[in-house]
Amino acid sequence: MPQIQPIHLDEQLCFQVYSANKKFNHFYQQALKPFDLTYPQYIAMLTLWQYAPLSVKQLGEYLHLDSGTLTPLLKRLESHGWISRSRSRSDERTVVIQLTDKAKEQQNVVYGHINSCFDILGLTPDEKETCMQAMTTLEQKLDLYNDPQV
Amino acid sequence: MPQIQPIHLDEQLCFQVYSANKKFNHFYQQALKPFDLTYPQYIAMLTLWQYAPLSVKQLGEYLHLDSGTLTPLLKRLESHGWISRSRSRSDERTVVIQLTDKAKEQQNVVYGHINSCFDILGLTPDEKETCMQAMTTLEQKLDLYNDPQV
DNA sequence: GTCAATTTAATTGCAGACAATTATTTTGAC
DNA sequence: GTCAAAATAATTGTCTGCAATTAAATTGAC
Repeated sequence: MPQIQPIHLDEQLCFQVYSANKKFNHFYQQALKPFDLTYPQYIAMLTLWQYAPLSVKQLGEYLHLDSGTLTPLLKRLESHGWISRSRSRSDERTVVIQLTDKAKEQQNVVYGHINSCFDILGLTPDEKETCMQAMTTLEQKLDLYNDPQV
Repeated sequence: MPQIQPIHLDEQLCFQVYSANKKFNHFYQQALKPFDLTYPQYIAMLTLWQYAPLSVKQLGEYLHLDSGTLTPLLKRLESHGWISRSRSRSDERTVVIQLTDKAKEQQNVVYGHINSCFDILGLTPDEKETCMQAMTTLEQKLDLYNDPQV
C-alpha cells in the first residue's frame, strides 16, 4: 500500500496564490473607489490606455478573457462613459473599443493615484521583482501543462 | 507638473498574480474532473478533511470566505454526497458540516491523484518554496493595508 | 427574568469567469 | 460565383465572491 501524502491547506501553493489574488483584489477595489471601477474593469482600462483602439478579441488576448466575460464588462464601462463600442466598417464581425474623452482625461489621474497607493504597500523593488519572477516561473509551468501544444 | 509613471499591464504584479491564479484554477479544474469537484469545492474539502467537523463560520475563517459564498457551495457539496449539514443541538445558530462516508473513502484517492498531478507540473522544491515565500511576503503587506488594525 | 446587543447562517443582488451554444460575417476552396 | 468552414461577438447557464440585509438564536447587562 503506497504512502499517501496528506494535503494541508496552508502548504498549498495554489491556495497561497488564490488568497493573495483575493487580497490584491480587495486592495485595488479600495484604491479604485474614487473612479467607480472594479479591478477587472481597471485592467481592461489599463490595456486600452496602452493599446486602444482594440477589438474585443484583441483585448481578450491581452487579458486572457473571452467574450462571455468581456461583453457585459465592456457594456458597463460604456454605460459609465469610459469607452465606446462600435462594429468595424471593414469587418462587421468585430467590435472596436475606443477611449472616450473622459477616459483620456482621467488616465494620468488614475495612474497617479494607483501608483501612490501601490507605493504605500511598501514592497521593495527587490521584493516586487522576486514576486514577479516567482509568478512568471509558475505560469510557465502551468502553461506547459494547461496547453501542451504550445 | 509631476512626472506620471505609465502603468503597463505586463509589469503589474497584481496582474501576474491574477493570471497565475486563473491558470492554477484551470489546472485544478482539469485535475479534479474525475471527482466532479470545482476548485473552491476542493479547498473546502481539503479543510474539512483536515479539521471536520466544522461550523460554516470556522470553515470560512480558514478559507477567508463568508456565508454568502459558502452556503450555496456547501449545498452543492451536500447534494453531491460529500458532506452533511445540520444545525448544532447546543447552539441552533451554527450549522455543523460533517464528512460523509464517501468523503472519507475518497480522501486518499483524491490526495494521491492531485499530488501526482502537481508532480507533473515539474516545480522543483526550491521553486515551490520561493513562490510560497513570495506570496507570504506579499500577503503580509496586503494584510497590513487591507486591515490596518491588525 | 427581560430586552438590547451580538452572533451565526441564509438570502439578495451584482459582477466576474468560463464552457457551450448561437447568430452573423468573412474567407477560401472549388 | 457558391457554399462549406472559419472567425467574431453575443447569449445562456452555472459557479464563485462579496457587500448588504434579514432571520433566528444566544448572551449579558441590568
